[in-house]
Amino acid sequence: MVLKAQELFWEKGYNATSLSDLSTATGAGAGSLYNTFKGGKKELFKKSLQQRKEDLEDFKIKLENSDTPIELIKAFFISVATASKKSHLKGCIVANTIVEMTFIDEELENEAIEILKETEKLYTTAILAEQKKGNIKSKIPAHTLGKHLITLWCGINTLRRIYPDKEILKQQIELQLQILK
Amino acid sequence: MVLKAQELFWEKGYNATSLSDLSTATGAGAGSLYNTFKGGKKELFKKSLQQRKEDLEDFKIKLENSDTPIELIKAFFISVATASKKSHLKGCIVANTIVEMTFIDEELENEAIEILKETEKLYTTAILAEQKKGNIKSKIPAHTLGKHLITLWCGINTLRRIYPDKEILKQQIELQLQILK
DNA sequence: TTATTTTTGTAATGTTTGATACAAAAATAG
DNA sequence: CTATTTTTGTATCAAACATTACAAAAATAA
Repeated sequence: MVLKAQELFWEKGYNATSLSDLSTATGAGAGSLYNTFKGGKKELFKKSLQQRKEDLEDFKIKLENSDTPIELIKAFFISVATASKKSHLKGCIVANTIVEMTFIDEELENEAIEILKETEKLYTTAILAEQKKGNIKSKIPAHTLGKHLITLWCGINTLRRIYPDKEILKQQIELQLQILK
Repeated sequence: MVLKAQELFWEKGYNATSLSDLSTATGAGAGSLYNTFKGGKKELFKKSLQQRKEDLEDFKIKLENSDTPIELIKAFFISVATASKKSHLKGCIVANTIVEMTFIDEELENEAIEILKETEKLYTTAILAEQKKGNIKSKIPAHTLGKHLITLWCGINTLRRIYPDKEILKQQIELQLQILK
């Protein structure tokens, strides 16, 4: 149920997704939706965001068990480029939420910001470790490089909609990943 | 009137800005708003976007009359970092619109995309000229560097909300502008 | 089985939405 | 100054909105 809702929220954002949209998409009536998610629409959206948090946890474990975490991160970014056109247009639900919810709903905005900050921490930790091992020669502080990846992520999130094109996106991503060496 | 409306749209986006919000902000009653802007709320939003187009035209002229256009572009990006906190949270109305309007209103989305593509063209033209003059040594194609600046712009647009902090933003922007040399 | 609780779908809640109708007022024209 | 047009604000519209009330149905417990 959350999954179907997430898909809709992801596409259309919070405000433009109506409860009847959600009802149609999930197949559940309004009554069920409100019985299952006590907080209504907002709670359902939170759950949709939360799920991204779980994906992040998975990625964290993969990173920690990898001998080449930087390659993992790079591969992840490049995999974005080769996604479907619809994926490009949907972008990242977390980044989208930050843009939509500023001045609208502080709680949802902060929820989304927190997820990207956790992602940044993941990147920074991995980069710092690889710098110490000498696998990354760059003297740029790990926290700056971590933020750079977040900036790239957010930038690509919008660029994907302007140019939902594998080649263009791949080119831009690779250009910006060169700094990680 | 458009200016006050633009300010609201810029902050809250299209969907979250109601007509009564606009009426209050502009001081004009609903009747006046609909008499002045035949297309209603959507037309008013278009006018708000259009104004960014005019700013772009101004910047184009400045670029064409400058001996150091690249410095102008760099200064523009860095000036973003030192803006007010509210400016950071508002971000760029054009980039915001692209994120909000995908799957919602194709016309408004395309209007916004077109503006960023024109901006890109401006950058690319300036970069190409400076490459020919030898002022930029990089062999990376001008159109790739132009898109890189758009990616940076969109990335910073979201990063500003996560970190509305001059130092952090300046650091990120300068890091990414290094490629223009 | 029967009794009790939980879940479901429908209908209705009151509110807010974008948009209009229209008369008063202001501006313009003659 | 009068006649005509344009602009304004108010009151109102139907539609859409998020939410809830509630009875039927399903699931669970005894």
